[in-house]
Amino acid sequence: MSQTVDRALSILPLLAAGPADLGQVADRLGVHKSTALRLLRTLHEHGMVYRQSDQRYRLGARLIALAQEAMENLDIREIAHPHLVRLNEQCGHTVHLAVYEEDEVLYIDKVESRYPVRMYSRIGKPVAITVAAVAKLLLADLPEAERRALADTLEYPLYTARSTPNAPAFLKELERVREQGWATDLGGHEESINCVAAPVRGADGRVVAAMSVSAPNVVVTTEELLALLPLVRRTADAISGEYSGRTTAKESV
Amino acid sequence: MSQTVDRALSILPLLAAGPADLGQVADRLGVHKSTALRLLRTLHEHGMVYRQSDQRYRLGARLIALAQEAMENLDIREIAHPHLVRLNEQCGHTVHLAVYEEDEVLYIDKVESRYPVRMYSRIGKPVAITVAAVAKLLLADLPEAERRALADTLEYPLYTARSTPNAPAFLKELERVREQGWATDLGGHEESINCVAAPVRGADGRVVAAMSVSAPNVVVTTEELLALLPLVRRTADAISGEYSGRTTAKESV
DNA sequence: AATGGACGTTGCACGCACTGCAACGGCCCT
DNA sequence: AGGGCCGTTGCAGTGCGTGCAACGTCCATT
Repeated sequence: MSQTVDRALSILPLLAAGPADLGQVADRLGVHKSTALRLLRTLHEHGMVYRQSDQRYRLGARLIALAQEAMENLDIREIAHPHLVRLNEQCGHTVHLAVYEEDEVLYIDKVESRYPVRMYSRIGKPVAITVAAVAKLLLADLPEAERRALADTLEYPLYTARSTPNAPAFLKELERVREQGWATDLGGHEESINCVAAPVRGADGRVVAAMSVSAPNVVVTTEELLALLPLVRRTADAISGEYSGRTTAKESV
Repeated sequence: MSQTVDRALSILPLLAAGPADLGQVADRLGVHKSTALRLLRTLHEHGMVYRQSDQRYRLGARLIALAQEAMENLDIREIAHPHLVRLNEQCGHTVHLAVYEEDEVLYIDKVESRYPVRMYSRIGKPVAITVAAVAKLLLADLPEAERRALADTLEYPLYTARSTPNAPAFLKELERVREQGWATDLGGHEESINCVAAPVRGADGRVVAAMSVSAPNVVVTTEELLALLPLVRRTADAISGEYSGRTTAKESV
């Protein structure tokens, strides 16, 4: 809508890939160098980009700090965190919390496994939306039209032989997840990693977040992991209750 | 420099404090509602802000993802991480890595303590610049003029009785840190928490990052923590060597 | 030492894109 | 049914962003 702002913001993902100099930025934006310079200067004043010693630009500290603040202000995160920790203490595995936002699902909290073998993930990272158990729960709750539209725009990378292959299979899986109220990812992202997940619901019943327990199958078998499902669901329900104001932290202990 | 972009970027810290509706944003910016709307729309298109169900705006997922990517691309972080992990394995305490950027010092990596008692900190969070051991190291290396100018602009909150009280005391402390080549924070931020820190230097000898070990004094005494100093310095030197290309990862093991 | 090229920076005139205004429409509350 | 609040849209004026060209600096080349 606003050309200037649009151009300025387009610089950010461009720099996220790695540092770039003025000429490169101008070229990629398709504008004159002087224009790019002014945009970069404005971004710089706000700390969004940083000019390193070789004069090239990269993303700045304020951006990181802002993202930090944004995450801390997600109240669902604050409420859920102690529950995630407790679940981790009970089962020992990696626990994730994720939300859906504008065609993406991203992790907003994580408690690391107590076992030496850990899975790679990072808070803020968009998840593999077509296979992750938490993604299935979040997408399954979208209005049908939106769900179908989204499924069509997605790509379906075959991380493993068990990855969701295409849109119809995905929609079918979402339907199943929607009915049973929980989801799994059995080696769909990484061959050796299994997850079980349950939804966190707001006062109106809509799914506002999803949490999962993940473990490599060298540590626990699929059956053992599935046996944790009741515990995972109880935890998710406890978070739901607290989030929607039905219960307090003390009650749900 | 660019009015439009300047206004748009000013919206972000405003939303970081918490969700706001169109009218609030327009007021805070001092512009007409329609102007604010267009700026917000542009930010929205880029995923920088998100419109929640009550129509209020808050910071968006792309911002978090960008910050994420920015951090992963900091090469110092990548190089240092295994060293931080190893140091944590050796001493068991919380290990931090921090960099200086534009009047701020922020944590860019962290390995959690193995002890149950942990300190509160978070990657991406700006540190208490006037008391943190890592901040002292990073600021002590600035050119004198810049250092003095910065010291004057800072505020000196008295977190505890041992916090740095004012600019002269801070500059004196920085001078000391600069000469001895390491730094401490003994209860200056939180009464019960002590830290020792050492600098990571680039090929030209300038300090590019700083790392610290933190522990509550209920776990280890100040003396015991200070006894870790040689280990911390060795680790920092190993990172320096690898970062400046003098050694490789294998050599420094 | 001189020359050329690449890159960042600046001042300026043009004209487009951003701005503020006013009017509309939906929603909630009285 | 009416009034107030808030988000949204179309429009006209002009402030502001744009591209151009020229300059300065640094580095590599001869």
